[in-house]
Amino acid sequence: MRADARDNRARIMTAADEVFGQSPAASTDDVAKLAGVGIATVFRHFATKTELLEAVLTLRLERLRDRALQLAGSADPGAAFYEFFTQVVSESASKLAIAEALTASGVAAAGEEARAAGHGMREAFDGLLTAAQKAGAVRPDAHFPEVYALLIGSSRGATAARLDAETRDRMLALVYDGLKPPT
Amino acid sequence: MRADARDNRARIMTAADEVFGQSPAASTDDVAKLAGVGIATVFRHFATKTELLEAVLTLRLERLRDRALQLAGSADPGAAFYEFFTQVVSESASKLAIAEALTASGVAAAGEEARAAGHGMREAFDGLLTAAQKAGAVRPDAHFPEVYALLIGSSRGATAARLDAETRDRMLALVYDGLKPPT
Amino acid sequence: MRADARDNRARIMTAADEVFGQSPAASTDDVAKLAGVGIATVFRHFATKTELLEAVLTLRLERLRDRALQLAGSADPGAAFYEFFTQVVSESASKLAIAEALTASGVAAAGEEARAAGHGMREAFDGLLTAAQKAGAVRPDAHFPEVYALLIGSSRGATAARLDAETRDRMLALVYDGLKPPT
Amino acid sequence: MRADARDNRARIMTAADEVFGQSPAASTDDVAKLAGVGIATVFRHFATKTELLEAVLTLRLERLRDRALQLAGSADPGAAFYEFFTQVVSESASKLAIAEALTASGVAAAGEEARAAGHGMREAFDGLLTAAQKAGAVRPDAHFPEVYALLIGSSRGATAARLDAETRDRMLALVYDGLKPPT
DNA sequence: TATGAATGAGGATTCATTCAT
DNA sequence: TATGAATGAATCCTCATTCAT
Repeated sequence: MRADARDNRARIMTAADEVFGQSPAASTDDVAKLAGVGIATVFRHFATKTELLEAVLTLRLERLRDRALQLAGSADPGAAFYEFFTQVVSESASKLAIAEALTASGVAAAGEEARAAGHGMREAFDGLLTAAQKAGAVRPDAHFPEVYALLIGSSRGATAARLDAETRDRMLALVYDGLKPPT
Repeated sequence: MRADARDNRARIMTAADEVFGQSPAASTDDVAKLAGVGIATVFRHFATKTELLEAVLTLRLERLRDRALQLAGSADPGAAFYEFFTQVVSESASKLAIAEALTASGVAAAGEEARAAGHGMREAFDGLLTAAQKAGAVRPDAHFPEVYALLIGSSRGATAARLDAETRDRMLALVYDGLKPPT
Repeated sequence: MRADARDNRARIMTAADEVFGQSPAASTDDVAKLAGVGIATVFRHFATKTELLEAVLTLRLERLRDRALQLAGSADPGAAFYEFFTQVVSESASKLAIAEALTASGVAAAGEEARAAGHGMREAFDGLLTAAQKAGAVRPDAHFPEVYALLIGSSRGATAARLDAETRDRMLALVYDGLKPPT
Repeated sequence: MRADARDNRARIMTAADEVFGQSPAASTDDVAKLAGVGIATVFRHFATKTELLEAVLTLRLERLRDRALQLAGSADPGAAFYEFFTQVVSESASKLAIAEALTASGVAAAGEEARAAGHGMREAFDGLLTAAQKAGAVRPDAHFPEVYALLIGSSRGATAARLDAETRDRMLALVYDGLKPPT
């Protein structure tokens, strides 16, 4: 029974990620249908729709944090930083959810868990940033808040404007030029 | 009655700008209440909610275009470009509506009028960009699409993250560093 | 001024006849538009929508009465009776309003005027019937109520079923066969 | 819950039959109230108001067809035909819905199911007619379309004029005289 | 425990009718 | 007087959430 329940919970979260990622106004019923469970099952696992949304958000943020932590072990901190930045923005362009996750991560709202996940993700990104600065790949006078704002902005911009890959890359080239240390 | 009606229409649009600017999911009734009119009056002026949203959007875009055109006459094209960019981002931070307007302006959706207004606004911004490039204030190899994407991204980022003024300015400083011609 | 008002009143009634004849659920505004007047003008002439509907109904009934009275002077009472019957049914097939008018004419509802008009119309039809019976063209044991019911039924049936002309005529042939005196 | 749901569905249809039978313009809420369920329950069972109306219509038509089929087995085809005709008209006089069902059965509109039900009902009635003609109880030169038109008309007439039983019967006597074979 | 059913509050939209010019 | 604007009540329909099986 435990196994079944855990399975269902996972299926629901996957479905929610998919559904809300495409249209944030989707109904809980859509999630249930995609997950192949009854709607009551969704509400058994997540007491309110908000709770479900937060769970999805938390998952997203944890994945981003994990990726950042992975890259933190890289031999080339500069490359690691820019690769993470690029990956996040690229995926956001097709996955609305990521851009929204980034946004929510810093905002007061969100439940306890999501806030913690956001904190963890930002810390991991901060780690990438600091290492890149130490390695001379990012200007040392850039502070975390504005760099994180730039990450959010680039993601949201790419998402909102449905940029094609080329334009997105050229936009990022401009951003990176602003981030690199002056010669 | 013409006068009254025009008055009401203006009041409704102001209210809609305010209401939808804060929460795009707001109800038409909220708009009516803030405007101090009955809900049917809103629907008399705007046949559907979509039409109302488009009208607000159009107004926003036209205002931005006008500001861009004003600045286009400036003696210092570089200053004009950056001032416009800064103003847009600054206002977006407090007015969700502007960021969304910018987004929609480039997206296929939106009605005829809104699309036209978006086109006009982008053209005016393109004018500022070209002039600034000619004046040597913006690197010549930056094309309009990515610069516009940067404008949208910065706006959305500032809005979404609810940046304080200082952080926002530092973020813009990074962006502008990326835009300036290499020495 | 009187002339203008009378003119408007006539235009409104014509429009209402047309509009409600095609779709009884039509709005007062549709009537105003077709009449080429403002909606307030409609309500100045007819205090409520019901009043307007009754006026249209009354007009219809008066016209039918007039036609019956005209035919009453005919040299061949049998032909007169059947011609009237046929005309009413034929027109009903294309003018929903006539069938409804006939219905309402016998029903308790309707205002004073409409009731009076209905009474007048039924009397005129009764006159045609009696004369036709005296002339031996309609069986003498048929009383007015059932014959009138047959008129209403034929009209409504033709209207409701959107009968083509041929079927309608064959249906009427059956009805007339039932009405004719047994040989 | 299946049992409960089926129960509710039945209650809703009964209520709808009653409510719409008395006033086709009634609101869905009226149906819900009479059925003793919330309005959302009505919409759970019937996605749109139109669907509900069609379901009621279909039920009516199926009942009429069943009655016709029952009578088709009768030993006296003539009596069967006239009994069916009389029953339909009699009930229509008090149940608006039946007359409307008959009407709609032949009209292009209506959904798939209702159309099928209408077809079945007309076929069953056609069977009664043919048998009665073979038995010499109905004139052989009367075709189905006009006889069906007569059925509709008689029903609608009886309904619309709210005929008392006696007048209705005398009206039917006239109709039947037209239908009987000439001696 | 999982399910599908039930529910009421809320949202967009229409319409008869009343006001202000 | 004729007009177009304003209005709130009513209507259809959706959705998050709760119940009963």
